[in-house]
Amino acid sequence: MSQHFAPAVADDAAGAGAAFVPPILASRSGQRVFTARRHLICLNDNQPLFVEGDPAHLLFTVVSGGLMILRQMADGRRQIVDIAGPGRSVGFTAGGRHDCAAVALVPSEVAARERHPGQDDAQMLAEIHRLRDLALLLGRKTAIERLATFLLEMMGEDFDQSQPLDFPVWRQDIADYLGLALETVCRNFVALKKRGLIAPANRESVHILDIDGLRRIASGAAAVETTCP
Amino acid sequence: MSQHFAPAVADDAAGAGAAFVPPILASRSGQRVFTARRHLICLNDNQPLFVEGDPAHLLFTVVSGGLMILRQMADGRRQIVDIAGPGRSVGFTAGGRHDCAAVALVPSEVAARERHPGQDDAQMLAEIHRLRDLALLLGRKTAIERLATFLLEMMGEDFDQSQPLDFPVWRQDIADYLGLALETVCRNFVALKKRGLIAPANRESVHILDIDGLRRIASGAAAVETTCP
DNA sequence: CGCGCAGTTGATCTACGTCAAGCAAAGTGG
DNA sequence: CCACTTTGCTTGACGTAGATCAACTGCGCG
Repeated sequence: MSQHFAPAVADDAAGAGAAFVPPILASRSGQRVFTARRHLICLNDNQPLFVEGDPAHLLFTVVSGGLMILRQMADGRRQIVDIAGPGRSVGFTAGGRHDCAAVALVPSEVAARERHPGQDDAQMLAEIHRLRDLALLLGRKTAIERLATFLLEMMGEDFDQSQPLDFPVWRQDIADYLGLALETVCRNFVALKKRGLIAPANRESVHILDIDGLRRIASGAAAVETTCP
Repeated sequence: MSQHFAPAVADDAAGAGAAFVPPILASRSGQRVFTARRHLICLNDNQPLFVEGDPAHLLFTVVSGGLMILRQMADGRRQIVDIAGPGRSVGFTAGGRHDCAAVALVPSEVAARERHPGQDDAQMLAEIHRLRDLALLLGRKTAIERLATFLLEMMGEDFDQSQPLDFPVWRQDIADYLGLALETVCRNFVALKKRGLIAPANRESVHILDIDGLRRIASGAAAVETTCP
């Protein structure tokens, strides 16, 4: 599944229409949630869809844009546990309350719907699979292996190598996803460039030069030799 | 949910009964799977129930003992993604094949059953919740916070503080669960003892002296002051 | 008894975090 | 249109939590 984070084309007329705001969202103070038509929610950059502790009645499917699902500690340490592009459902949680927050990375549209037992097995199993991958990454991979894994994940299955890969994620968010410091992410972007695996493009995108090389690093097959002085 | 890892009481008569061996298990070469009655599987210490890549048709519920679910890299780095005691179901996987191995920590009994869509929602959601907790632990917690979290997890909800907590997990397995080196686990057991939170008992058990203290450390609320010289 | 295995302890190393400048692009406003 | 700030990114210097390597200690067991 390819991730496609193109910002939602803002439909001016839609924002002014009769707004349907699910109770869960209306209840969150200090937030304006713009809804287009029934059950379609538009989120701004950095706007939360729900936060930890919110009552959880609905599931949400990303229509355009992208969300991050994140867990936080009292002292502010953050771990992003998922980055969801179009087609992905978010909002799975045990018990009646969310154990994570969901925040839009870019202006995004999500569709709300009811949960129906048995209907979302495949999505939940995929989520379990991703989280196990993440656990292996966070527990046992080196910084450069984590970054290579991240890039491959953002590419998805069907990726056209001839065009740049862009991801709607700032350095700090990449760091919080990979369990690293922001500066470590930077340095390892540079390391991948120096090894000729990627080339810089814009701020939020890179050219992928050697997918198999990235795969070798991500899997730990490529031993990382220290640079000679 | 309390974790209860008492070894299965070996029922000699049962082992000799007509064995039902699910195809998935019978197909695994070099392993003897002892089955008592229909669908009940007895595993020895360290014996795999399934390994990564096995076709996945069934779900398993732990009846007694305990299993670890683990993911491995080509070079041998291991990450345990779950430790399942009695009552827990294991075997959830996307696609037709297991993405993890399941190995008995102690002599264990598991019950095999078919998957029925919609029936296991609660278990899957609980699994997602646990994996998110694990991601936060692996990505952002210090060694001593990880160990405190682990001990609290092994206690479960209803734990009798007056009796020792025992867990069927060797130091190396704790290390592979917490994303640490074996020696680091040792040193932090000592650190918790020195701070008076736990007291040594047998090899595989400790007395819990201060649950709230452990909780404070696990949540990151207790700043870990460096020991003065 | 002596072997082997799990755990502990100590000494040292290193990958990554932290702190602190710089830098470039994108506003902002006079 | 050009100073001036803001914001995210990069780079460098340095510190440290935890990994690694290496003894050593019990303890069970043939």
